Amino acid sequence: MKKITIRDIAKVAGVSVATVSNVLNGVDKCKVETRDRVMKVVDELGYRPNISAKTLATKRSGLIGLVVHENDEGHYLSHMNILINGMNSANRKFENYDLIITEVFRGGNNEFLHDWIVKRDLEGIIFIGDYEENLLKNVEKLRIPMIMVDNYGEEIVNASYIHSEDTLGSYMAVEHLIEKGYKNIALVCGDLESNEVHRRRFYGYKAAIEEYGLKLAEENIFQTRETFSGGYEAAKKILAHKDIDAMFFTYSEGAFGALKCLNKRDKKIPEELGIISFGNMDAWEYTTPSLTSVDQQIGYKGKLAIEMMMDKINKKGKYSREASIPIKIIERETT
Amino acid sequence: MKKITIRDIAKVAGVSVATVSNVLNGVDKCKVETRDRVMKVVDELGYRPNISAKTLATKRSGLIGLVVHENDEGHYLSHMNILINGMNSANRKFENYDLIITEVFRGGNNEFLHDWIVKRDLEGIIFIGDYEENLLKNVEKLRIPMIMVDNYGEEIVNASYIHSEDTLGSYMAVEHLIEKGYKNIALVCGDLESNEVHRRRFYGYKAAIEEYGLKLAEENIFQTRETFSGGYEAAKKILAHKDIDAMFFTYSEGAFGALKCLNKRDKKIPEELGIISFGNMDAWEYTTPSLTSVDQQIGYKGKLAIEMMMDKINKKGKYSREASIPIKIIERETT
DNA sequence: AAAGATAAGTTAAACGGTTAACAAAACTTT
DNA sequence: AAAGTTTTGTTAACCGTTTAACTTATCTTT
Repeated sequence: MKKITIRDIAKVAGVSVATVSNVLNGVDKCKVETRDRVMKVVDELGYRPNISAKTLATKRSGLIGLVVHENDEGHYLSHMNILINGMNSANRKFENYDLIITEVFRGGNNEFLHDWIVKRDLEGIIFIGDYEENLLKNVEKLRIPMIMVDNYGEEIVNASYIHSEDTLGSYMAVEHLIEKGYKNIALVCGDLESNEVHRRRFYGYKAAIEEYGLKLAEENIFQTRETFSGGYEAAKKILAHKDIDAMFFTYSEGAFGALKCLNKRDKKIPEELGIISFGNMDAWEYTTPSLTSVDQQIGYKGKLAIEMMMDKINKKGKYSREASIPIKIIERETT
Repeated sequence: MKKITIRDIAKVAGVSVATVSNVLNGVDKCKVETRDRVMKVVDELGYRPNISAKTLATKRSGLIGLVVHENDEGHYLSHMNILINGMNSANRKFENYDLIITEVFRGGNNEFLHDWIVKRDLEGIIFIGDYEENLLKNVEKLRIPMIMVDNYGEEIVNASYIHSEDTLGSYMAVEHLIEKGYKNIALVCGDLESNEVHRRRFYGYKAAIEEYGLKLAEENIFQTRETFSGGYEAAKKILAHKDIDAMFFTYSEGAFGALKCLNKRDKKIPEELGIISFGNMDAWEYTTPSLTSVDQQIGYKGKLAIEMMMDKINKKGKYSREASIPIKIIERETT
């Protein structure tokens, strides 16, 4: 079962390898007649081009790198998955490209990423989340298209940025709670120091609270790990604040965890306590009670990332450097 | 910023490219002195080998293919993710390998998979779930290591198989319900016709029911789509059967959906109805009430898949053709 | 000290494509 | 009909590595 190469095709079709290559790549340099003859042989012999050889000759690997954080405790998993799913679905249009994933450890060695890109000749790279500055700078040197998803900070590195309308989304979420009549709204969020996404969601919260003349209190803000248990623990603390009547979670796993805590203590939702979370998922339709949330169209985000990448790789310049994905409120039973 | 090649190293170190190659690959054919000199130059110039060239010369791409089903409606997503996560974590040990994923459409064209493997020179391929026979046969022709995860059917194709102890796990799940005093247990499962995994789980259910002298009734078996709503709808039907007092789900999304239905109707769980599901997840700790389930160690399954693959690629023969991953019951509030 | 064996390299052809530079044939133009 | 263009190819070098076959130097053995 020897492999069919371009040379075999050339021989059988009675042309040079250059001509076969041209035909295969749609370079219009021969008559239809010759082209058809070559294509016929290609079909008959079942020729499949070898990507390594192609990559070696052209530096185009047909590979796009996807960088994600090492997954700590399963958090973020489903979000990521949908994102990747969206990418895959967009990617189907670009038949010759494949996605290849690597994980980066917070605070770990960041040299390997640079090497990975070089050794695999990656044509572009997509980062999900936030990464250390020198890691990004290191990658930037390679001058391949970079796309940052769920990340801000265009000053640092020359890349395209995709994110949700985080500030507006949060504003709307809190506004939604206010419209429902809640007066004293807690914020449960990830680490504000290190994470711009959560910070923006905090800004949205703050803006709405102030705009509607409610009380913005330090003790109403709960920074937690972004896990189910983070939300659970936050809810426990919040129940101690007798005057809080609603919670806004900047990450939806937290809301899920909190629900458990509140159900356990037989709190009436949404009567005694309202809940809304940033980040919608199919599953939130089936919680008890079902969870009102801010839908950020994750799948679309993934699709867009791939489309922007292809745009950059093919130097079309159709997309701008930044995209904010609009959000919408999905009202369910918790408000 | 020209790329450093093996020739640059050779020139600077004053040896032939063959020697550089030998040193780099640990082929012991020169004295330590020369080796050290070469390695020093490698370090100084920051040489990184080019994988395409290597692959072209050796046919070893350092790429392992992962085949998953096109994701219908988000089902199975988190499961898959954990699996892949397990693979990645195992993969870290094998620094030079990368995972590359493709999706297959049920009933779609299956030629592309064969072509994909050929064009990328994949060294091995892992399938998750069940696939059409001729698709597998088509891949088998390529004579690369194949590993099937969550799949039975060793007659069809020469591969290694990894799965949970599906029959035993189901038996134990139902036994658990029986021990808790439930007498009339419904089975909610995926399509039994097409899916051996669900069939085995059915066998386990059947065996336990018969062994304990309970009633095995056609009308207690509900075949559904494997989605949240599949479970929700099944629960609705089950509530119509006044005499059913427990449900065993062969897929855990269903149990989650069912929970919603039961909570809505204010059924007392576990008093009026017991629930157990095959497939444990972190999230099931936080449902209301929390979900008793059969843990199948998905992450470990993924790790094992990679380890078996490496074993096959390196022809060590350390693993046998089949592995059953033991399960255990995680008892929570629904029973 | 000669012959044989081993160690330490080198040479050059492969792997399977792409592409710049060149050439011949077939048209246009004047 | 000669000169210039365009069309339709071909030749051969190159991409960066591996590796079989060969060579030369060094070490053993007798």
